[in-house]
Amino acid sequence: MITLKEIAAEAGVSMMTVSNVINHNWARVSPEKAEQILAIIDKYHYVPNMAARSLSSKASHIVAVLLPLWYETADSLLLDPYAGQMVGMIEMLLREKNYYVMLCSFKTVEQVLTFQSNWQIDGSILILPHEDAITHELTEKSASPLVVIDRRFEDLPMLSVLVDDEKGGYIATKYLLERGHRRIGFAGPNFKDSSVIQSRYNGYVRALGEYGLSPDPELAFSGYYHQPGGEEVGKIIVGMERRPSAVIATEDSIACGIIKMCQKKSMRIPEDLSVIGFDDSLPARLISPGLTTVRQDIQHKAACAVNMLLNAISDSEKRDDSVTLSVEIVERESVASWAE
Amino acid sequence: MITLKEIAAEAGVSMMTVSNVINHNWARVSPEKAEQILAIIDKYHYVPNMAARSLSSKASHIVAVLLPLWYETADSLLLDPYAGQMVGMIEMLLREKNYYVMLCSFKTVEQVLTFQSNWQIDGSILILPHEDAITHELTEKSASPLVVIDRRFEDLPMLSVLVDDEKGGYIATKYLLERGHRRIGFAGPNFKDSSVIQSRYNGYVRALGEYGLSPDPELAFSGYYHQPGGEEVGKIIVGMERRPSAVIATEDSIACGIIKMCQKKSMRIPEDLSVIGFDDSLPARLISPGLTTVRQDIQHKAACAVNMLLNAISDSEKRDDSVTLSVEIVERESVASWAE
DNA sequence: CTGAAAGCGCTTACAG
DNA sequence: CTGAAAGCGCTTACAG
Repeated sequence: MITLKEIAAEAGVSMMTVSNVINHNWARVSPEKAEQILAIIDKYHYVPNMAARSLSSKASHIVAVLLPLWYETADSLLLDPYAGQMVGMIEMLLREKNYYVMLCSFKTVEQVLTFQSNWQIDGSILILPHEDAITHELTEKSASPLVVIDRRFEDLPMLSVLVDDEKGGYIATKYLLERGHRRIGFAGPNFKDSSVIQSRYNGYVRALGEYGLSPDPELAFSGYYHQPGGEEVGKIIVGMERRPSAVIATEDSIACGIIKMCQKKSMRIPEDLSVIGFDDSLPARLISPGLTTVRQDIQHKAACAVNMLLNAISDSEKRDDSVTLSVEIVERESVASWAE
Repeated sequence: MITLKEIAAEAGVSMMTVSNVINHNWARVSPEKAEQILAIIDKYHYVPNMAARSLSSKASHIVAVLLPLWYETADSLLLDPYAGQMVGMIEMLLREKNYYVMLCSFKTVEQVLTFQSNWQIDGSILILPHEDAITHELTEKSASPLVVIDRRFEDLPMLSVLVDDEKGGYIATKYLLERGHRRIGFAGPNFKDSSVIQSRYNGYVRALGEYGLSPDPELAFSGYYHQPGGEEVGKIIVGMERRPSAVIATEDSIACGIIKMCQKKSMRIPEDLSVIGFDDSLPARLISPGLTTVRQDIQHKAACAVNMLLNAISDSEKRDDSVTLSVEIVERESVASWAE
């Protein structure tokens, strides 16, 4: 482990000069010395000590990826493939910019703040924010810039990257309407709990409205989670007198549950029931028929979050910004045309 | 940001005494002073600066999770849900032990070594090692302890956590044999490329042997990857004169591809073809019929890796150790009994 | 049990 | 363009 000091000694210059070379302050070093010092650095494979740099400068070059623990199970949310993808992309993008990423799973705001000051974190990205109260408090108290994914509060300045959920609900519904469907179900977690779900539902209502339809309460399946929830919805649909000809599920796993249960009860997908999901997760292409679903561009999302954070780190003016990304339909085989 | 020095001043003691309190060296502090100092720490919400600690002690308390980038795409391997789960579990376990985790995706050994010395990493865990040459070089050159998951070389000391793949292949095959199957296919990536696949195949051969059967080359589908590969295998099976009555796939996604294609070609699963996968990944339960598969306990695996690493960090004697975890069959609906 | 000194490896701020 | 000084916030090693 050779140090900057030793390099300075070997080159016969001051530590400052070596430091300037390492930090590419070429204006402060003569080309000859720079070259000579570079050679020595190369020769000994010198690698700067980030802890020392962090201590003396005020920048740690560490970004925290904040991972709320799941309520009940306290499992890591990296169990969710979406989160894994986001973290993976974020790490790669940050690495290109010479930032390092630390993971920080947490239950309380306190834990995050402690973590942040432990390492003098330069900035944080919060993924899959679950509880609004915590997210709110975090954006208020975070010492360094914080980018929140998928959540925004209008009552305080914050950095956020959003997805156009209303549009997602709208285009999914429109897609079905254009194919002749008129009785369209909408299944998801409790609408009131989540603004994401609420927005998607609003898009659904808007599309129906354009066709002179109003939402049928019987077709709003609220309060169903993941695959088991989807299976329950499937059971209900199978048992209905006037079945919907199509359902939109706010999650691929819910859609998968619906499909699985309906197939079990001998309904044909998509002939008897068309299904659209959300997210284009891995299972969407693995099940048969392949699931038609509303996709968000996760890579783009990660890039936006990283850019926004980096801007905020270098320019403290930028503490209130928001980007909303679009969504698109991925067509596979789970939707058929419907002629009443 | 209050510092240790300021706390010492306020308490009227030396920095050393405060340091001893913070580090729980109770033997070196009188109870009264300790209590008083604790109160001050609490009052100001003092949080130690890890960079400073890392610099002066030799321990950074940082563990690196090493993520090889995928060959072709250079995508983050966190796209793989398995990797996400591992990383999530590792982070939680390490956090309990007061370690911090940094992510480090890489293509070259050089990148990892630089990263390690940048932060004076205490130890590393390598997930999903792809290229043997890189893994080998890494275990040789890593400055601090390195735990390798799913790989072991007999020619050098190393820390590794393995899964009993031979047993996995064996029990899957046995499971089918016991249900009357005699023509059993085996589908996976190129057997020669990966010792994991080779071991599973060996288990398959051993189980067949116990029933007086020898492997039929026509039923060894080697060189197929992920879902598209599975679909190809499905196509082949559908077109065969003497179809197998069951197939074992070395990955759930391959199994899903086989099922999807066979269903498309009007074969019934499991009546016409039984399928067993490996991994018990999310899709296994989302498809219909639910996929019977060989599961490894990822939580346990992560815990073993973390324990092994922590032991090696605190005791430099422990630089050669290996644990092999067992596997089990998760029964769902993709296997039927077979009567020739 | 307690403390004064020195140092970890770097950068900032200031002089020249 | 170059450098000497001071300091970032902690711990180690040594004395008492």
